Amino acid sequence: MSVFTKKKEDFMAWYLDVVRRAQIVDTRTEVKGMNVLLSNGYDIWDRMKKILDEKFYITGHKNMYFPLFIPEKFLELESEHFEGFVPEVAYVTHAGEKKLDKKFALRPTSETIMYHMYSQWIRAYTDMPLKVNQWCNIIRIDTKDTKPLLRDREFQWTEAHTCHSTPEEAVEQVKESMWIYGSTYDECCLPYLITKRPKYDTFPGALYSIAYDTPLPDGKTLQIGTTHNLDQGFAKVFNIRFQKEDGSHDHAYQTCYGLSTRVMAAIICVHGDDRGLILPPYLAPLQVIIVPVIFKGKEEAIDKECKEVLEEIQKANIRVKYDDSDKTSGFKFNEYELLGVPIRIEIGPKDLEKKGVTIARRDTKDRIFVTKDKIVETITKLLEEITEELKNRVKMLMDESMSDAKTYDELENKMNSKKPGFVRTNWCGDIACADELKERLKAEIRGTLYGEEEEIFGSCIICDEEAKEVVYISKAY
RNA sequence: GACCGGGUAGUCAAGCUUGGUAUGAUACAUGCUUGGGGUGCAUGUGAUCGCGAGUUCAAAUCUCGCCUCGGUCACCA
Repeated sequence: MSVFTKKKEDFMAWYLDVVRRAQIVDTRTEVKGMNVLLSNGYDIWDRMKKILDEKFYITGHKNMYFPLFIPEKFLELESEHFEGFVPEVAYVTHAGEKKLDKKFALRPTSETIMYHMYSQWIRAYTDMPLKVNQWCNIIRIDTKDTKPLLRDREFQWTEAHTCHSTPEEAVEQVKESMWIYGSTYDECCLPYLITKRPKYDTFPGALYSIAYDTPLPDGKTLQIGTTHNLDQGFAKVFNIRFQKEDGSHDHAYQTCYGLSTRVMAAIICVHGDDRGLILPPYLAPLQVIIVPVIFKGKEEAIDKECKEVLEEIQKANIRVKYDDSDKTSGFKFNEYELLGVPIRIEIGPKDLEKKGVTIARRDTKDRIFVTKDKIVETITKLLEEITEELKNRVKMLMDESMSDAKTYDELENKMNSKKPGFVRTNWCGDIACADELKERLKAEIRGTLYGEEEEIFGSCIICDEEAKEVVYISKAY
């Protein structure tokens, strides 16, 4: 059996190894960046959907589905938006051998087609707020450098698009989206920094963009979600007009936010270890696996005991399975650790004798013996403890990832170190400095801390002129 | 887009320089065995050697063209 690449030795090789071996994604499609999301991966995404759908529901979002084909003219309507996407849009130009009169874009994102409909749905302020969520796939042929889940040419995501009758309401919606995503990341034990992206890095057509970045163990950062305040830019182009209470007219104030299967990449990268995935209990499709440790002559007694324990745990509404396949117990231990199942219950002759079970937790690898009457109570508590443990680890990762730099030399040292993380520093606001930063250090300005004006503590890290804002710099995937 | 490296059973590799009937591990199937950290043994299944053309008595191997995957860089709103 081949040996895992060690996470500390070669992070990217480790990641690819885990994704392949845990059967999350199969990349052997012969189509670059368009992969099979296998059931192990799909189950995690499914849980993610359930968690988010619950939040969409309680905040009044409606789920809908819009077409994959977008008329080219829709994309062209918002020129800034169009130009931002041009290099990565895939087009359908033919039906069989016959060339189409008008070509269709395969959605790289759904603003245009959704807002075209919104303009027909919205007549008055009473039609708003309109909050629509869509689960779908999108296609962006933006790079040759694809990595399963981290950067694909086709991927699954959620995109929500809202319309409001006042700019204040749109700002509130931005905050609501931050709660929806933030609480989801919390439940997945993911660390994140929320920043307002610099003007030059704002979503094309938007007033401003908020992004969620998570630090990865290799010192780079990963954007795992974005929220955009679109103001009236798209509404004016797509003619989303409404009548106000006083009889006057205005264009809708819009927001949109999205999050993709890339979050799964973050979860794998942040929590995983040299044995494979470690899934946060709330997200884990399977929370407990029961593995029988069979010895000759005791097969039936052990099988019976496993089934009893299975039933008891199922009654407690815990996601549990009993693996009674013919594989050896050692094989199963390794297998379920690879898959990141938070808790494993081992039942063998010794356990039968002592009238209990052995419980192993995935995060710390600790094993304890508990008597039969304490099983459900123990695993319920353990699921909580594992969540806490993962949150503690993540807090450490976040703390380690944060540092300040006052001079360019300091910044350069950090960016060239093994773990650059987020470096907090000062910036004059000039895009030329941002370009130079990218050129020289291959690092990017992620943005300013959202909702908090930080005190400037030096001159611009690049040009040494007067700084206008405190920004966070990182190397990003 | 630039440069580099690959394509041989499901998977990973050897063979290629110096042409001569396809090699191993693993996986899979069957049986026995074993079982508290990827059991062991036996038997068996599985490859038009990426595609096309050329050279040759003979091509996985040499030549040319194409396709495709990967890596590094650029790009990534």
